[in-house]
Amino acid sequence: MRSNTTRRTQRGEPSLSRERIIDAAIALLDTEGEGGLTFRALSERLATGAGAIYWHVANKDDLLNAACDAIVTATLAGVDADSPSGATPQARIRAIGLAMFDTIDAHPWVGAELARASWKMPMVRILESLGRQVGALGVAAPVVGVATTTLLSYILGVAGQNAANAQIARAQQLVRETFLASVASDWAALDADQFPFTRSLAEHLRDHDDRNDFAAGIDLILQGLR
Amino acid sequence: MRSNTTRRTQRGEPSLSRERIIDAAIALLDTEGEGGLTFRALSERLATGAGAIYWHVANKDDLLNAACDAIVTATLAGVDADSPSGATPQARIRAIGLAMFDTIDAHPWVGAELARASWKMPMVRILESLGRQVGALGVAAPVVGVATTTLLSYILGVAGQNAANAQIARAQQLVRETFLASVASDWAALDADQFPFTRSLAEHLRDHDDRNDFAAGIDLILQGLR
DNA sequence: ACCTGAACACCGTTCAAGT
DNA sequence: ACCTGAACACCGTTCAAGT
Repeated sequence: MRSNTTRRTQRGEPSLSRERIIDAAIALLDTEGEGGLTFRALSERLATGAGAIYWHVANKDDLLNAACDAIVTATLAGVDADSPSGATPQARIRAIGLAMFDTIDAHPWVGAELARASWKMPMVRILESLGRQVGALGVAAPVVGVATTTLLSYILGVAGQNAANAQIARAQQLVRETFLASVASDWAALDADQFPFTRSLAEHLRDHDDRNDFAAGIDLILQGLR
Repeated sequence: MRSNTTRRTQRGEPSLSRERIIDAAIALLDTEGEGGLTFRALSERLATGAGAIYWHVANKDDLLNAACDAIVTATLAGVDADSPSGATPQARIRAIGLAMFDTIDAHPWVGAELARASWKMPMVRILESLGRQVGALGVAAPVVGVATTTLLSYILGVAGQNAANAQIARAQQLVRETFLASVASDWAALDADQFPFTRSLAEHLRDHDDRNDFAAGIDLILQGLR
């Protein structure tokens, strides 16, 4: 790592920088999936040596975290920009959740990274955005914390699952629909005595809408606040 | 992999078997953490060659999944055994959640694996247990599915976070309390204009009880069903 | 200050060869 | 049928040496 004053060869092409590395990492993760991010692949893409990257980035964790944070920051900024100024806190919370859902749909590795990340930056941003809106809900003060962390954990749980599903679908070269169909048939084949509930869910799995279900979960949690 | 008819050298010590491998894997994961499970470490512990393991286990994913499933199965069996027969569905749901919480506290790698696993066996067991109780709640049929998956996602979200925290604490050789204190001071140092909510949470972080907060989240979701 | 690239210490997985 | 262990194709990370 180094100080933040990036220098460039004067008038030349931008030299290697933390930002360029993060951008390249994001491109790699988006096109190749979680397994595609490698210091070797990255250094090839950046036309540099593998070790050079370590001047700008502490290690792979740092890089993954920074890439994740760049995406999350952009997502949350988009929510603020898109929300009508008269929107209720409920509507804003829903919007934050759905924006994260869509982001993880577009970048599954973000979901995996968030699920694995602890209370560091990208997650703190989501916590802060949610917390403010929950605070504006007008519920009793001690409830605000619980409600916010519950929403956050729920979002992270869905994020992790969607990331895992996308990973499997990629490995098997399946589109989402085919993947869901295969899960549904696995579930339908379960023992009828041991897994009656799961079997009953299997029927609804094929034609369900993840995004709607996700939103319904948020609404359910918000409902509990009244 | 091989058929299920495990043979042993007659009257001799039990030879290598899927079960012995899984037990050794669990022991390794518990003592060394997520990074401790290696085919080399495993084969040393089992006094065999690295390749021998592949006769009983498809690959590392399969092994991790099986280890996770063994723990989850035992946990859920314990819940059933411990629940008084007159317990309400709410109490049972709470008990399932708390049992999972305690299990992940004892075996953080289970949390990580669940967060990363898709709709395969260990998760299906949890889904089934929850779904039955939610069904017994007497809510409208279409709500049962949403409520169950919401509870499941919430539990998985918390599981992933706790696993991540445990991982970091292990890497830094910190006990949980010291770790929480360091997060709290990180949060307190955040920009006051940008992160007012997170800063306000920091104060409560030191003396809060994860397990209680977790249970409060479950109650909140259940509350939404009325 | 920043970059190079070989080297180190690992991985998971395979497979010819044994019994 | 089951096990051995060397070999393969990777990893992340370090570091002397360059500019």
